[in-house]
Amino acid sequence: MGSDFFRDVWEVVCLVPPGRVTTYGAIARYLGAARSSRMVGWAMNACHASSAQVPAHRVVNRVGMLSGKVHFDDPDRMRQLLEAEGTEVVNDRVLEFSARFWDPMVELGLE
DNA sequence: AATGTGACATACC
DNA sequence: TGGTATGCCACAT
Repeated sequence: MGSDFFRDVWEVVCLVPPGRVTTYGAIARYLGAARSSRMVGWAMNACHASSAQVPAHRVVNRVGMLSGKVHFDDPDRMRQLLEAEGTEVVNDRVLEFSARFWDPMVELGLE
């Protein structure tokens, strides 16, 4: 663990503001690894073992579905965390996802 | 070094 | 965003 790639992923995820969500693909592109979106998900899986607090619940797939909820301690945890931030979730999907989408490429400035 | 893996993305039906 | 199939690539073993 402790790979730069994973750390970069966690760093970006930590920058996602409450009430907003981003996608695996967006993070991957931001890190210059557009085709490594799966690794972003894997980094989330690894964040459990990490000492860093990563708001993995703000990371969803491209349609706004909470595809990774089952990897939380409690499957319902992800939805609860999102709703606590004002992100409405119905049927494991973020409402008005496109409006809540937080693109690091845009928000952090293209790099 | 080779193989298996996966919390995705895309193309297609 | 219904379902299936394929590509993708960093990481663990």
